[in-house]
Amino acid sequence: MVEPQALRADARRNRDLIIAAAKAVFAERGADVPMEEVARRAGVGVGTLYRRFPDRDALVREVAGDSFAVLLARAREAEAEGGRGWESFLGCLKDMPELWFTLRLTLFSPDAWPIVRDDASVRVTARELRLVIDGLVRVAQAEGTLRSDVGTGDVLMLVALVVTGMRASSGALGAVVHERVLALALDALRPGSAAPLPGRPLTPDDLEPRV
Amino acid sequence: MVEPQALRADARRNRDLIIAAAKAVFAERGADVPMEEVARRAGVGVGTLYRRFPDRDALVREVAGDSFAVLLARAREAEAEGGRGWESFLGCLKDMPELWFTLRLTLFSPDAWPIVRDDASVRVTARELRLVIDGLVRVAQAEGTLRSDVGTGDVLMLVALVVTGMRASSGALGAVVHERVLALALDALRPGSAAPLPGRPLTPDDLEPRV
DNA sequence: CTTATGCGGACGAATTCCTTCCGCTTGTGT
DNA sequence: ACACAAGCGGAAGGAATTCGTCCGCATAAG
Repeated sequence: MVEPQALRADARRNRDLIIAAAKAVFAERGADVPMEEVARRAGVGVGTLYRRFPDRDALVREVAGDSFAVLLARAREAEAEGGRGWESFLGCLKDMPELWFTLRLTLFSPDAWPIVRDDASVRVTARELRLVIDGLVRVAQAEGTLRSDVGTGDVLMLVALVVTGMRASSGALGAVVHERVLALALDALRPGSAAPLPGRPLTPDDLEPRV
Repeated sequence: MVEPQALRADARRNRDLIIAAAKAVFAERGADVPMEEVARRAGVGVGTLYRRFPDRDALVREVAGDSFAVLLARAREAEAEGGRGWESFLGCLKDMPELWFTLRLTLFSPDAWPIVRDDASVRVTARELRLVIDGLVRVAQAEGTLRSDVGTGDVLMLVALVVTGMRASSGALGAVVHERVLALALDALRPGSAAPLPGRPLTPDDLEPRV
């Protein structure tokens, strides 16, 4: 648990640059982009990248851990806000799409998931995140903001699909499309459904499988 | 325009097998899967594949053309059904996910689109398809089945995102998730929105860009 | 000023994928 | 049945990518 601050100042800075760059580039092009691409985006050489992270897997784990942690922090903020917390949580999605992109990689990408799965600390954070979001969903349902025939899994899946699918359409009107379609999807979560949904409400654990 | 039926019977059969296999495998793993994978799925050798399609681009074009044509036929059926045509069109989506997967490749995949784009006949079919769907949307809106503040582009984008994003989560409960989330998304298209959507309704052409 | 830590990017190895080629098989017409 | 053309499979050459290391130079720290 010792935090080896033995890192020189510039080394520390570069490390952060690399993680930020990796987040962005993983989001845009998938977790299998060449390491050199990550390095270029971070403005460092490949050597620097490999000295800090032994191999690609280490980098992926680090990025995933960081992303989950940020999301968890956001979710806790929303939780603390009480009643309208759920909507404020959803609202912030617009501000950090790259986080969802990253999540997509770890949730939907067949090659990235096994890597992340083996990291105990990430697994703990992810579980914690699910719990908090689950709480937000229940509160929102209790106050009538969210339709009651859906589970947290349904909500997560719908939002994740919409937000993460946007990756490709980042053209000029990409932002507009993003906003509109997300707004549409969230509209689907209002109470007062016309027809009953098939099947049973999905739990957050339903989303994990990916064995 | 001559249809060279000079193909021997088994050759013809193999050609169809290849296209079907390509559809499936492109859908699952993207348009850049190794040609050998396509061949294996079709139960033929690589040589056979290359004799029928000079290179990958030719295969992609053929698959895209075929898929668009099938979709267009379905849309026209729905159109002919009159009033409830829109819903019957949406209903059939569940039955042919691979078509949407393929569409995803040609609509959202940066590498496949330029290839398809250069094929005049595909372009014509795609445009025709957009027109027919646009008509279905307007009819549905006129009869009050579909909220009136969305454009065809919005509808297509939402549905495409949800359906195509499902690719990864094809686990045991994949089908259930698919059904529920799609049902949710379609619910968002009911009339009677709570809050107005941001921006302007998207036209079908808004989706094409991808310059 | 000294030194250890960090940096960049060229490079050899390994992997993946494309495409061709050729000997064998199988439809097809007589 | 027969002969021939058309088709088939898959091994293999070759090109392109990407990995991860290594070493001479730079620079933060004291």
